[in-house]
Amino acid sequence: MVAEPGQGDEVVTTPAEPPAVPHPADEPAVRERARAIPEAAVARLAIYLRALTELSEQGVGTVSSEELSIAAGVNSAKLRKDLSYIGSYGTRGVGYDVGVLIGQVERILGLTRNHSVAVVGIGNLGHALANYNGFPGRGFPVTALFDVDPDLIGVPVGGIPVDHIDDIPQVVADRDITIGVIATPPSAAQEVCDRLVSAGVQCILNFAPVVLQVPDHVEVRKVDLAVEMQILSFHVARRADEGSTESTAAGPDGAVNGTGMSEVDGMVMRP
Amino acid sequence: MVAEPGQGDEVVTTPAEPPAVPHPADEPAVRERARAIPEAAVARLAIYLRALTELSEQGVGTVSSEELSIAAGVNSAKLRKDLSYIGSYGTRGVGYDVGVLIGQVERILGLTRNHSVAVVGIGNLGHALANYNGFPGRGFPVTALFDVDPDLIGVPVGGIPVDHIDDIPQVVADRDITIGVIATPPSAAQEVCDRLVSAGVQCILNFAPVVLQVPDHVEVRKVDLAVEMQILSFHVARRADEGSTESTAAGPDGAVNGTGMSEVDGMVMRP
DNA sequence: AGCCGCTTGTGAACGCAGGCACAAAGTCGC
DNA sequence: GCGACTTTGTGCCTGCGTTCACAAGCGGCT
Repeated sequence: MVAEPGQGDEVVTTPAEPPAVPHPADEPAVRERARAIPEAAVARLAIYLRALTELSEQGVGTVSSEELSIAAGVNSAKLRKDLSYIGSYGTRGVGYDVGVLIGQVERILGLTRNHSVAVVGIGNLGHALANYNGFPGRGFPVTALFDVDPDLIGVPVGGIPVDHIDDIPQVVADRDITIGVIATPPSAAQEVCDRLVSAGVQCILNFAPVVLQVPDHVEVRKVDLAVEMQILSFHVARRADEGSTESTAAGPDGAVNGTGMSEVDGMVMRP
Repeated sequence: MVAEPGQGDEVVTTPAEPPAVPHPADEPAVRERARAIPEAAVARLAIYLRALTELSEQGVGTVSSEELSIAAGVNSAKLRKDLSYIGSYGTRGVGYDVGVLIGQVERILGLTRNHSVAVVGIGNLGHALANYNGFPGRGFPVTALFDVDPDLIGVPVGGIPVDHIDDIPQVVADRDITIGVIATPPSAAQEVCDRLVSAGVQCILNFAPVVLQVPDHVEVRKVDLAVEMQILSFHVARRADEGSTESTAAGPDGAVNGTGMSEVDGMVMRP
């Protein structure tokens, strides 16, 4: 994260990071607690949640930090620390109750309510996104699609009719859209972004390879395939340089690679 | 960075398992320089490259760190430091020559050669990816598609015929695939990953929401739409808490028990 | 030529995140 | 009921990445 970064943020989030209050206002639990969760930890909480859901479906009722950390591919100490950010829901000597933990993580991640999603730009990607009717992890129903192409307007994609981007303000308000996904060509991205923001959308997932300019109160996350590919390319090149010592010996060592290496902008990577 | 007096290869402090390089290797400045580039900086280099390319197309010949940093949405000091990792190609008092810098960044990112890409899983996302014939930023031609569905085998998508995943070893070797993209349902991801790795692919871009287990020499980057959405959701929730103290309280729509884990997530750009 | 202003490159401080190790806290067995 | 064992929660240290601030270097102007 995208890593990140993740990270690094990410590589991308809001440019200006409000450095929070120098003096912790006493202990207003609710707000401070939520604010205190590091971005990287939030990303991992989502991973834990997936692992927990899987365990739950398998009928597992209790899980230790060690087990869960393996499933999530992280260090167990890190996992415990991450969980401690949201409270103390474990039982020493036993572990965590899967059901309880799922509930708490969902609460923190704001998954107790649905977040309607609008996808702008119904090209290849937009099409693919619209067809994820279930959308990953449920709780994020796509309820609106936008484009500028007259041929697309009115045509339903994945069961949802495409509206013209001029209708963004009204549709966003009507359907209570909280998340906007930009899947347009780069040239249109900023324009679309501005329209979404004007319509009241405060969270944007941007697939276009542009750095969006947004007000401070808007949260942007960026997914950039070109960057991902180039990072991989970098590692290929780096590897090629190392050709001298210890060549391609390394057989399929399926063993546990205990190295918890790098991590970027929210996107985990395992060398 | 480390002005190591003696080449102390020995473990210095913690007796645990140092994730350091197994073999001390030498310290050839040239190679070490590449290795010394922080992961986060690599991600940004890709962003800079895009901004530089844009400038170049506009006929701009020289750019200052200040200008470029604005275009890339980062701090100018950070940009200069990032660029310093790859060498000193700027001219004090003037700035950077756009053409030269593009060349150097491309060199570091290994973009002087083409990287053939294979996409596994021709569902919604795989389809979208395959149709990016140009693929983002070019230099990453998709030359192979794989799936298990007999109805898809042989059918060309985006000009490339789909092969059965049993053919991975041969096709990967024949077409010199260096990057594998996993766009399968989560249940198949690890299996596909193993096959790619066995076939010699060392870089994988994973769109499936699973933590892949791979040998140390394989580089994996993960793009997880569900995680991205949940992070955004978190920020919505945090924001809501800041205004009014609203506790859990079920949302308006109870949303029937969602379907089980949905599919993969997808993403790209330039639809 | 010499000065001046601009921009790079980087040393150093700072802050945050990661990992270790241990005390606290609970369970299980006897 | 008590001790031994298990596992959580966290203080502390370490290392990385970001930011600041400034000296060094280069071009242009006089």
